[in-house]
Amino acid sequence: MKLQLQIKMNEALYLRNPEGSELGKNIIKHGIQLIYKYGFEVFTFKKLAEDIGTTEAGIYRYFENKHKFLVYLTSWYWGWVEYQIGFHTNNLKDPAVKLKRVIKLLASSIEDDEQTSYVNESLLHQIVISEGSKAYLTRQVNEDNKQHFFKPYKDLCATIGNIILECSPKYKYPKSLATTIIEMAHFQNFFMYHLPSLTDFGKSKEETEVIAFLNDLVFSSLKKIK
Amino acid sequence: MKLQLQIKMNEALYLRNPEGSELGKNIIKHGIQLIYKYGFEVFTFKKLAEDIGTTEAGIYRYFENKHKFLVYLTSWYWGWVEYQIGFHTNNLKDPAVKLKRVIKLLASSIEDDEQTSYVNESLLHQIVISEGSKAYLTRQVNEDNKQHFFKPYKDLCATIGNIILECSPKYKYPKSLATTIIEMAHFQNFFMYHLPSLTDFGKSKEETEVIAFLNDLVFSSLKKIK
DNA sequence: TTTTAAATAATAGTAATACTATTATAAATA
DNA sequence: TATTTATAATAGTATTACTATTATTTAAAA
Repeated sequence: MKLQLQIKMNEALYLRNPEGSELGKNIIKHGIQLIYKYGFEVFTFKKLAEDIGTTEAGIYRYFENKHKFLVYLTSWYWGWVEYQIGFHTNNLKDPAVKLKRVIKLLASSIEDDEQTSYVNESLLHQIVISEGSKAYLTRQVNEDNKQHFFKPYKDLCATIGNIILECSPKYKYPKSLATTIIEMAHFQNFFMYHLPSLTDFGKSKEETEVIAFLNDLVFSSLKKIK
Repeated sequence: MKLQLQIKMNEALYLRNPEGSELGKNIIKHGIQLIYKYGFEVFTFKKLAEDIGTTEAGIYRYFENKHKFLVYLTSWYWGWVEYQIGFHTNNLKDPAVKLKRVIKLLASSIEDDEQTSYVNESLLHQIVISEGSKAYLTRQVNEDNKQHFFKPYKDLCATIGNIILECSPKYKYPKSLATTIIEMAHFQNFFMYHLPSLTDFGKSKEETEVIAFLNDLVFSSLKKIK
């Protein structure tokens, strides 16, 4: 029997828990596939309904709108990343080694995780790179934030910030450096593939180079005050 | 008589040059105001037409669609920033002083520039912070890029990358560090105001702190190999 | 000057999107 | 068995993002 990994989700993100029914799981599974295929702007609940073989109203029973669906997916992703970080840094003593591990996890593409049957993490990772910031770059950020929609992202930022402080207790910008790592792991990847002249890895297109850049950036800041 | 500053724009971004008529200038002026007011998603050409006192088709004679209008505005902004950087670093010899000046320019809010009558740079700066990345985080990036829509952003990145190399000729990631500065100057500002716990400046909300963080980040990377 | 053509503007449409409201059907409980 | 309750399907609507057609003005040619 397989172990099922469950990410705890904010209930205000959905009308009906998609993890509680076959249709719900299909919405997530095919939703990820279609956003990956079309991009978030061109993706619609109608296309999703047709893809699954249900009606538009069927989707609306689970998610109030497209935006909340995106926030749901990105939240799930950040929760999953947090879990991965916990798992992969569990036995590590040296905080610098831990931090390097975190950077690698954030900047590497991902194999589909068998523990989560209806979520393709590999596609979701790509979606978060291209669409993730659209979850908060909206006019409703403040209201969404009041409902704690961005808690998983904040938790991750806090976790990474704490590892940074373990490395250099006197460093003054742990949280800002954490968001810099998170966002740049994704942006440099996006630029590398789509606007290569904005990076120094346009030729090789190697994730390892993004990782090297981030390591250099982060440990230059931390080493001098260690 | 006033000097008029003109930013050279990619002609593929518009159907008819908006700088060449009163209606065109009004589209830019009121477009900036309305995107600032509503956010890009809620902003429509119909609202813009009503605001100006023309018809929807009137706008479509100038811009093919909303997306190209956003790309136009962000291009204009990056061109203007490039001009500002040239202007403010003109007489500076020391590249480190130059780079500090650039960081300050990117991370500071802006006063409206009198040289450009129909563009409110202060509002446009806020728009680029919240909406700027939506110009390239789309499914059409590759085609848009082929038409050189992102040249002003790339030019700016190259300019900053060169200043970085002046500081430290052996630094390996000048372009990636440049995009990190540009993006983080904006993201840290957005987070500071909307998701403050993602930064270390949530309490004070001081732009000077963002600047200090970026200076620390950049010069830590550069100093050690100077 | 008159005619003609080219450019510009206004009007009226349309397909698609993002929903909502209503009605129908099935399952669970009294 | 009757009756809530939950779920699903159908049909609708306002708005969006455009396009096509017609009208008007301006400019150039005859």
